Amino acid sequence: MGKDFIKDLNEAQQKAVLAFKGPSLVIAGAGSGKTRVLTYRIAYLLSQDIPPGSILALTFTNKAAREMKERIGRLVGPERARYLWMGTFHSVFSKILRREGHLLGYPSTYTIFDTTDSKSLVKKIIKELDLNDQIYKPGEVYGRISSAKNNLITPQAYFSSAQLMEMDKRTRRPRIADIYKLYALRCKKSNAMDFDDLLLNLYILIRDFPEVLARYQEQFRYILVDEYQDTNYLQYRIINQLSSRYKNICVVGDDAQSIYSFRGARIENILNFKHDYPDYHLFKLERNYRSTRNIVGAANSIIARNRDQISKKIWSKKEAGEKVKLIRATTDNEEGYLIANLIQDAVYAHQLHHQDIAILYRTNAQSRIFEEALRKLNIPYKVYGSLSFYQRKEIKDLLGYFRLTVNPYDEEALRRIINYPARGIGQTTLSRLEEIAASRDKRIWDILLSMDDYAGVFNQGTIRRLKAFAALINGYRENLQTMEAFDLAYSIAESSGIMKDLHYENSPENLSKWENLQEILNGIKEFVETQDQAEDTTLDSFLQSVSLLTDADSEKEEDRDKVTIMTAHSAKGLEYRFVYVTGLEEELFPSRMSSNTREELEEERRLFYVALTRAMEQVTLSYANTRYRWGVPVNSVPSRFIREIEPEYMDQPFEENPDEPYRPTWKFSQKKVESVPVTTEKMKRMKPVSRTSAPSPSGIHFTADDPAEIQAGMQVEHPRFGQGKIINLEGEPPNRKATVFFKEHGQKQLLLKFAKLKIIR
DNA sequence: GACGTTGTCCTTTTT
DNA sequence: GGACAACGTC
Ligand SMILES: Nc1ncnc2c1ncn2[C@@H]1O[C@H](COP(=O)(O)OP(=O)(O)OP(=O)(O)O)[C@@H](O)[C@H]1O
Repeated sequence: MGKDFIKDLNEAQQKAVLAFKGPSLVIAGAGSGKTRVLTYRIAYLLSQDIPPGSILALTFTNKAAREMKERIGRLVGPERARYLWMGTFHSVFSKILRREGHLLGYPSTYTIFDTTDSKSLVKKIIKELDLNDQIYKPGEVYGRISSAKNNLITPQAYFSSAQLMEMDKRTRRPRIADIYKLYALRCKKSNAMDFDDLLLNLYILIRDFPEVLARYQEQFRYILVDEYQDTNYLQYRIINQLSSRYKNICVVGDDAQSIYSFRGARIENILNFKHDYPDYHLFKLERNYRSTRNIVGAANSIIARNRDQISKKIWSKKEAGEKVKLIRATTDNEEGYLIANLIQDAVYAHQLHHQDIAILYRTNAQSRIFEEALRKLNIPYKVYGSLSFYQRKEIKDLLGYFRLTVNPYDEEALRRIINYPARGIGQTTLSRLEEIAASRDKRIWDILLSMDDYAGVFNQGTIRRLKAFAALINGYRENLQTMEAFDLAYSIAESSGIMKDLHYENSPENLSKWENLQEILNGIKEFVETQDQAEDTTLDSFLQSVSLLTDADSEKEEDRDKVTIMTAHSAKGLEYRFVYVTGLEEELFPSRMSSNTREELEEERRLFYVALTRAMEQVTLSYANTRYRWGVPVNSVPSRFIREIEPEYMDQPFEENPDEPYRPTWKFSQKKVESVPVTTEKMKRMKPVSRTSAPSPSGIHFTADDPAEIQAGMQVEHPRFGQGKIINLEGEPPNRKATVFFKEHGQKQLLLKFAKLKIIR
């Protein structure tokens, strides 16, 4: 088989690809082609006739896995790429647990609890234990449980860890261990695993069943891990076990991009590699292929300030390019407005597609401002948010029915839908059901199946309603074996009353919800069609894979060419021609929560480094002097990170106290203060601080398009009226007349030969 | 038990 | 400014 593709790589990269036997560590800075090495290494393995099924490749996101697979498919043919074991730790392990989970007492149809399910269960347990949820905050308790799991601490181990128990005592939460134990028990009773269980259970599986371990060691003779700096202890142990027989393991990473310590990621995993595999090969890549020299220089100057790091050279042969720009805004809203305008201008000036642009920030709450600003200018965008499409209420409701059908012991799903749509089963009934189940060591579903035994406990009507509900779910269950996943899902959506509930009131919100449900159904169809194994085309398999998807993973075709708005964390591994890093203020980026120790601050700095190095051609930084926090304006100070960039890479020197058109000096009272209204006109007059090569605002260098090209439906721009849409055209040239609807100025009739219209799309 | 209104807390970051 | 729990009324 041809392996000419190797010449797509530089010499250092080639070496890392060709050394495919034995342990390899690739450690290199941003944009140096680590992911590319991993991709080509897999392609090379395939070209050496290594069966795809014996290669396990773990990536950080499902999207990265999909793209890598596609790339490999182009290099060595899609047929071979298809059967690779490739995906995130969670998704690959969830598939293994489908097959092997029975050894640990889980059915293959187990439910995956998402964070919301987990927190809601924790909260419930806290209530049941009669603990104060002010002290035992569900989110925090769940965090403790999660980090325990990721450090391989089971409930028993938690109880016997003097250190943990001591710490909980000191924080006046001595009963976290009890909550943890109950939580684990209840998940198990619900036939459910949370995200961390997917890792923990896989570990337990290979620890307690040596024959299973041996089988997977035999199968996965080649193991590759991307973004290794962000693996946690549990992941490390699993990889270590799986690779211990053949030791054909290749990990790639960059300690300077480790940004997930909050979920247990350990840079030490990279450092330990040489101890675990003393005969390892080390590969360093130094040439950055992504960014211009100024961007690489700026990023290097930032990361050099960290004490904890493996020193690395990184250089670019690309042109020097533009320097880093800085935008100062008076308010957060203005920040949104200015960035949106810059984007609009940059698209024209630099021939950008919208997909070449990303806006990054530290917290998800910042997205709203940019969404509004972009929407106003009609710039298409997509948000990679923390709550994905599958977390929306109407979606979770429908999925709740699917979940209950597949696994009726899933109590989170049951609680969610037993009374949606309303069927007269309220809180009182539900509590009683839970009580009965708990007192008899049974599960709610067991009680529902034997309602006749509880004639004395519930009244007639309630019994009838509960029986009807159980019969409904049982009816669906009977079809599990016989019906196709899509048909079953469709019939559930129709007959459960969910669709009807949305049709009942014809509001726009309901219409959009209805469309979302349709999308889920289509999603099932597509899922079934794209599975490689017949055993994976079931509804339970769909549910499992869907709970591990993020927004970025499940992008639709029509969303491709849009500006991406997301956190710096989500941007890891991605690249864009133009990048806007926003909200660079003290207490925000770096976050207030992580400004206490040097270690925390260094991680924030790494995050900033990640953000900068996503850019290929241009970086723009921004901050606002005033930002609304919980509806209250708060003054803010520019981030230290701006100052930390070597001035030679900055467009203009950063002035600590520049002249500002507006700077509130008064103290904010508790009462909500009216924000100073900044009118559109006012904002238009304000110039961004960054001036070099900043494209002129539309209207000054306005060039009209040929009127003959204008057609109905087009988006156009008028020098005075702004953006609008062509509603209608009438008459013959040269007296052709257009009806245009302008967003700001309403409907106008214009003669094309006079109106200077620019076609936007 | 359903539904609407008020009040509280919230913001790191994600599989 | 928004999500969600708690409260009150029908
Ligand atoms: N030898 C090469 N020739 C041309 N382009 C290359 C080469 N190596 C890498 N690139 C390009 O450089 C960019 C960065 O590569 P890649 O994403 O693999 O780097 P990385 O080290 O994984 O980056 P990061 O750690 O920042 O995510 C990509 O656009 C890639 O196509």
